[in-house]
Amino acid sequence: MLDDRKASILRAVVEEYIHTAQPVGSGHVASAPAVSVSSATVRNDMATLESEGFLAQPHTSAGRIPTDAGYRYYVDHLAGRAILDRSSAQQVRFFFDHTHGELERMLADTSRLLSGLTGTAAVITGPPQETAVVRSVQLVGLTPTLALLVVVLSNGGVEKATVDLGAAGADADEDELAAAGAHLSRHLVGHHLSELAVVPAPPEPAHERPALAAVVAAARATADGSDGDHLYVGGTDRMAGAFDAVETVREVLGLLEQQLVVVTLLRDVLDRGLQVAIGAETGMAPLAECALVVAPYEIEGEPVGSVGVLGPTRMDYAQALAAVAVVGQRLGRRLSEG
Amino acid sequence: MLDDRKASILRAVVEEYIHTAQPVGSGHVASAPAVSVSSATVRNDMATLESEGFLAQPHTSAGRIPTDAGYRYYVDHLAGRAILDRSSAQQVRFFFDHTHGELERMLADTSRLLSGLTGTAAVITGPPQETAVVRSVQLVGLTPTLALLVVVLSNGGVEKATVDLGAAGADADEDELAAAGAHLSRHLVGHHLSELAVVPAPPEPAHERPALAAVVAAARATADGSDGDHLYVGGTDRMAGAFDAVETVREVLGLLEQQLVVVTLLRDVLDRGLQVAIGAETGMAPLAECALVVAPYEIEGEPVGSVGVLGPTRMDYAQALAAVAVVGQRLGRRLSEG
DNA sequence: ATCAGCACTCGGTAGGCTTCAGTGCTCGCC
DNA sequence: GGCGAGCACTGAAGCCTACCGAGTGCTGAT
Repeated sequence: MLDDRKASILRAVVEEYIHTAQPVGSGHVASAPAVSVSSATVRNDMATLESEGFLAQPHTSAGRIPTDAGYRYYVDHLAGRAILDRSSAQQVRFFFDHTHGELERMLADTSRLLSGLTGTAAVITGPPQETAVVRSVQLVGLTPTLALLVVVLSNGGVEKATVDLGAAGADADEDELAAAGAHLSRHLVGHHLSELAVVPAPPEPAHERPALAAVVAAARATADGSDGDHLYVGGTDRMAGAFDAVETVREVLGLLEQQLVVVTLLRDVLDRGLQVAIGAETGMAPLAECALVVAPYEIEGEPVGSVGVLGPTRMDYAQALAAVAVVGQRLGRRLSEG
Repeated sequence: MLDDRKASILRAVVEEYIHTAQPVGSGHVASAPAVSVSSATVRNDMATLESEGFLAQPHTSAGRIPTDAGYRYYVDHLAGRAILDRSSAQQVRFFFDHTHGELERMLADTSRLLSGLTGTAAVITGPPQETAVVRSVQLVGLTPTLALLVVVLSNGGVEKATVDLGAAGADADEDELAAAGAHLSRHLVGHHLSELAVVPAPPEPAHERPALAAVVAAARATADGSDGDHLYVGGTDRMAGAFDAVETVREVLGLLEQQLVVVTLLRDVLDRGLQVAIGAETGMAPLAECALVVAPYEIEGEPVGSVGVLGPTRMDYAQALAAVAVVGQRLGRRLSEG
């Protein structure tokens, strides 16, 4: 725990650095209103803060830069609970009052909203299928050898899988499709999608009803090959200028394309009880210079997904926390009412 | 039309510049095997090529760089019909032999494949709903005041729309939902999705069957609010190093997030009968330094979408054309067989 | 027509110098 | 003993100069 003065100094350094992206010198800090000692004293304290690991010096005779630990202390103890500024709040309200259309579209738009609010990239994980319950199962023939299995979930999501009937040497007999659909329906409606994997084989011998068997097999195969939750990314363009090393930009963009990795990351961070993951805390090498600010969102009281902001470690944490909290809350409310 | 020697020189400049990203001098060109004259002669011809608009000089006493017109001439007359190299071809074959899962997933993966082949960003437009025919319409109740309209298309796509029954003050009577579904089904199955907009109002007076009316109204509203074709973008990370101005990178990334714009762009380019759009030819200011290489793909003989590659103007056009052609063809074939 | 030769141009790099922001330390003061 | 004025020191950044070299345009000989 830092004494008051050191805390003020750390805070001043972090906030100034977030603002200017330049190493902060003792002079600047001393002239901050919250600090009322001379620059010499500030220098002493900054040296201490450096030896304690909160600050770092790019080179002698340069100002100080916060380390990851410095940012961590800042968000834990110093960043005031910022409230979204007027115009942002209005923007959020306007967005959620006027957004419409299907879920995917809306989540993608929300990620762009969040990106606009914070000036960094934003990510949103969609409501996962796991918590949702199957509402309807339908089997639609597309071609004589191809059918589409469409599963509607209680959260408004739709999962689908193609079923190749030809592979089983089974013709798409209308009756059979209907029977297969009914069979799946019987075992799935009201259950979680994950139980697709354990739908029992049809009672009749496979050779009598080849299509039915094929469908069940295909359905099972799809269940675990399922690509899991979707990810919506907005504001990737903001990453372009965020780091001075192009290589870093490339790595971060590359990571953002691996949806599964990011979804896992968000879940991990929340599971660890964090709202903010800074640098190495993310556990991902390409994100060494990034910070992630996350908030879960709830549908009817159940946490079902998360909204997050991904930017350079020198980001406005207070604003990001506020934005993420508000957007998460409004998104949840919006989804709860449908 | 350029005479043989000038053409060889232009070709040498373009290929060298694509390779090194450095202005090409007369010396380099003269030492190319296809050019058997001295550097002085090359200089004369390069001066002519510059005055004709095919080359440009960043400054006196630097080599030449191709202009957009130079690239255009190159792709039209000089770029040999390259064939994909062995390992790439194998990679493509492997991919299409092993890819599986649902359409969206597969298209996203394909965009990444194409990006890997060419070293630039890749875009793929999904099969559009316009050409597809409705196979099935289903109305599923989610909550007492909310239903989901699910439309399955003949191309395996699924469109959905939420219908707020509460708004109409109508309760979701099972019967009514079924009736509404049947009504839509009757008018839509076998037709194009676009006709959703002109589904006739139900025969019975609205006050007797409020839900039915609400559904039809909602369906109509969705029809034109529909977000059109989807876009799959892969390899955005490749853009990071592609331009020296960060601002350009930002603009291009920003553009790639506007799916509708990109979809329109691809369609436009193909409509103009082009395979390649260079710089200003794209008609988009942020793409002034970009080139786009496109190929359509067909399902059962019908062109339904396009695959494209978006990179800096100094890209390997021959390779990009080959990659785009092969991937488009294989993708079409793969989708045709299901 | 082609090309060797030549004077010229101009961006890029290297070295040397200065400036300046910022530090650490010391020492006197309250 | 904590604080701050003073001071010597450090090292990056900016600036000037000179120089180099890649590359040009032109000329005149073949």
